Amino acid sequence: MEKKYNPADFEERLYAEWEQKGYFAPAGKEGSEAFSIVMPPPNITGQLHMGHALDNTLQDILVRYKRMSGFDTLWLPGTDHASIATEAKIVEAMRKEGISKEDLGREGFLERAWDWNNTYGNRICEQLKKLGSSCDWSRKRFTLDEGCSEAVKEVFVKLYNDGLIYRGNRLVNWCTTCMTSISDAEVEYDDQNGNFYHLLYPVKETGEMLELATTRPETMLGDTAVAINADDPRYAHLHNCHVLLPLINKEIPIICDEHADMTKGTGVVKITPAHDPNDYEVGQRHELPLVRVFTYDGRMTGAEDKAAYEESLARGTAAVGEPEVLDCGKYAGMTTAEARKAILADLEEAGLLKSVEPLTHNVGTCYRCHHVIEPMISKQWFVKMKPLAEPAIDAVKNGDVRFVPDRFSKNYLHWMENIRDWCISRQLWWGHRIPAFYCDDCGEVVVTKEATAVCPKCGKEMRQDPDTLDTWFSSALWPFSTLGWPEKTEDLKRFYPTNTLVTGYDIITFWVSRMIFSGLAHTGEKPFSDVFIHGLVRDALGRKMSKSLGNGIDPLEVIKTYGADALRFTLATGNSPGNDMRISDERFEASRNFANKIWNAARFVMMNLDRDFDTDNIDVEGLALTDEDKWVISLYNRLVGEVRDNIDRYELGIAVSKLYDFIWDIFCDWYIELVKPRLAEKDTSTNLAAQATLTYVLSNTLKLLHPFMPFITEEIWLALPHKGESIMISDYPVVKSELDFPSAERNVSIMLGAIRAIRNRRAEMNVPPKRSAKVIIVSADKELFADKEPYFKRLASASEIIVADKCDDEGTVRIVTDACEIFLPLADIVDTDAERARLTKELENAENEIKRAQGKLNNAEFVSKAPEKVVNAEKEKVEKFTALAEKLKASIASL
RNA sequence: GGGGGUUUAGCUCAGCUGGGAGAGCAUCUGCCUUACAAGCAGAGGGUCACAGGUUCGAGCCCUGUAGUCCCCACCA
Repeated sequence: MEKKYNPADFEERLYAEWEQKGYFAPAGKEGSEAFSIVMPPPNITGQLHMGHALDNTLQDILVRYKRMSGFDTLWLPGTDHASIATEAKIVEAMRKEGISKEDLGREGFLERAWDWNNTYGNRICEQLKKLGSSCDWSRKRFTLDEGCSEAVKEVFVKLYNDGLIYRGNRLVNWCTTCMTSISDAEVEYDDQNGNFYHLLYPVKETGEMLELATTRPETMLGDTAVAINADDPRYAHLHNCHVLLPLINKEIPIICDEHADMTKGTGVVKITPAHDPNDYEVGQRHELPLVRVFTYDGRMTGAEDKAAYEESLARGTAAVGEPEVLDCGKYAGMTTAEARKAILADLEEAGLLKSVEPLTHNVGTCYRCHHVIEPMISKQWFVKMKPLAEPAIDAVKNGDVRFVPDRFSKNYLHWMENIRDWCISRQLWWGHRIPAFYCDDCGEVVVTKEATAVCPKCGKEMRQDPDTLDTWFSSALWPFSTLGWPEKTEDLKRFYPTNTLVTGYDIITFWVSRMIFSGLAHTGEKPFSDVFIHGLVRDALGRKMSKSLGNGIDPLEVIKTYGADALRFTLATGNSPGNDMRISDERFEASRNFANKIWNAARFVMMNLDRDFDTDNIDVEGLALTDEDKWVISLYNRLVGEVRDNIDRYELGIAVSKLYDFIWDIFCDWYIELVKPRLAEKDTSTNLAAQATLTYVLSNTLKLLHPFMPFITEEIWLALPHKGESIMISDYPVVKSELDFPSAERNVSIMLGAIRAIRNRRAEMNVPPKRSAKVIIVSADKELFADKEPYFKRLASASEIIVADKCDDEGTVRIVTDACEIFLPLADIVDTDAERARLTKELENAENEIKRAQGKLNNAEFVSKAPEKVVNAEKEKVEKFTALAEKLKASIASL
């Protein structure tokens, strides 16, 4: 092994070997149980960021653990075509070259998009490899590949035939920048500063002015009514009257609707059914006409738009529910923002703008481009959600699908129980094209998996719907489409349903919920049993990492500087399920230091090895194991149980911090220091026992740690005596009852206590480490200290150890513990008064402890109600401190 | 408006089903003790946000309050 820990020397080499040897593929051992995880597919536009790094680290830990535990393990990777994000990127790139989508045409554009995928789609996979992800690349899938596309068509046709997919004119969320509809889930609400504009609409019948307020005055040209509440006494006289819509002087009715809230504002609401979700509902109830005043690219409609609409009316191709289009006259062609200004100016001039009141309000924005969403009437495809949601709700309620932590099931259920129909069509080219065909002659619609269709009525070649499906429509099928569904493949049989889905809480509604209902609806089975939710990775100041803030820490840079193991360790440690975490360079450095510690410990062990060992077992009977050996083995054995238990419960952060403590504190700082004297011996039975213990404990601790830090553990494990080709396909350690050594644990912990106490005193008294001193130990348990001289010499600056019945020497430093009294003859620096003061203080402490424990024991309720274990612990405490107090008293008296 | 997270050492966070609060970093002291100065040995530092309650016993359970963050709905 190299002297210096340098992860770059071996991380890539090891990964290449693992992959080349096929360790990532399921081993398919006879009789083994399957374990599977499908990777949340990263977008092909993406670069590896900390979110991916966290998500995949957690998955890799679970997968490596299960694989080593004997499961037939599959971790299936892949990428997502990310329709809207990718298309936006490509369009942007084209814009810089001065070309538009239309210039290229659909075919040309798609060619370009596939080029993009070929260039960049693989990039993130290569980056995942640097992280150490042990996924089976031979099974890698892409949401737009043939198999996944087949699944998409299958599902679409099935849902259509079951009446669960329909097409219709509805009010949808429209992004005027992306030029497509988006689903409710894709709308993000932002607090923005705006104004409340109070307008005056004249009443035709009475001539009075009706005051109402709006935040979006530019929609007023599309008003088709004004609503009041039927019970509102202020406006009782206006029932069945009309107002004249200002600026265009159009007569529209005053209607009574519950939507008008008497307690808000003036109690009067303008109704724009074509551009507002609530107004749309009102319009439906009152059969109001729909008037569209915005174009799909966010401008005011004009004469041409109106003409186009009228032409389609005349041709009979205007669909039911399609809004009529207004020629906005002087406002035509203005952007909505320009129109707002112009309309307000005109209203003001007419004296119809009563007041303007600033307010902040939530504005819907597009989750991709963050531009304001305009609600628009548009003909789109929808999935009817209620029937699909029901089984998906039950599956979580009855525990078939379990969220970890459980609180996220509330989020999920709330969303599912209030779900609305899902708008799935997108006005994009990059994606799964909707498998619906229309007859331009008779309007017939055919939905089919075939690539072309002929009209069953008039025999004419049909035209395929130009739109594509929401990206999440294909992601929803990911757990089974990737395994070959709808074919009944071997993989599907073996690995579906999958076991665990690992993802962030931010996409529970987008993705997790849709996978659950899709799995249940199409395969009849849940897609996974556990949903392991993690939080977001934030910067040192707690801010979300983002490109615009420039505060993103690039995981690839971290890998370069500190190594993939350090990155993984940082992400795994201190991360508790569902909670956000902050990371910073200091933490990566600390992790790297830990790796370095392991590296050096391993170097030390190897320097002292002069033979081979079977690291699967340690010969407890045959070796001359000392208490110290048994102590570390016993602690290791307990660690095995705890780590397994923690991982099984998804407490990965706890598991890894226990490993950290054991390796650094127990193994390195104590055990290695303890065995050094024995390692200096040659060919003794105790030297052999030390070598065997070092090798056994180190090798198996590396196995325990391997899922968290795969590279360094492999590199060291291969250099140690070992059986098999790789640590990653070795057996994960199990608890062995024969490795429990309670009395050795007790003996060693007493000795360590004594060593600590001596160090402590010496440090307090500023005794230089080089100045060694005789150590006189007075203890009832002489046996215990009989052969410990080397340890005290090495670790407590002892020149020699004398185990005695008593010590009457003058001028000694006295250390009193419950197990022994220790005397250090340091006459020249001992201050008797100070010693007395210190011992007296310790006596006080001991007496307080006794008082407190005794107080508990005197409480009859405590004794009768507390568990026996706890009561006994208190009794032991009394005994312990009583003994200590006695010794302290004697010690003080003898000064 | 509804729901949830969070509040523990100077900083960042652990603390598993209630039984005397821990780590990393930072600070202070002393060490180049040949595996490791990316290290070793020590030390200081906490009314576990606040107020009640349950309990023999509360950082942990219940109620309320406050700060902070997030989700959902809605704001004409």
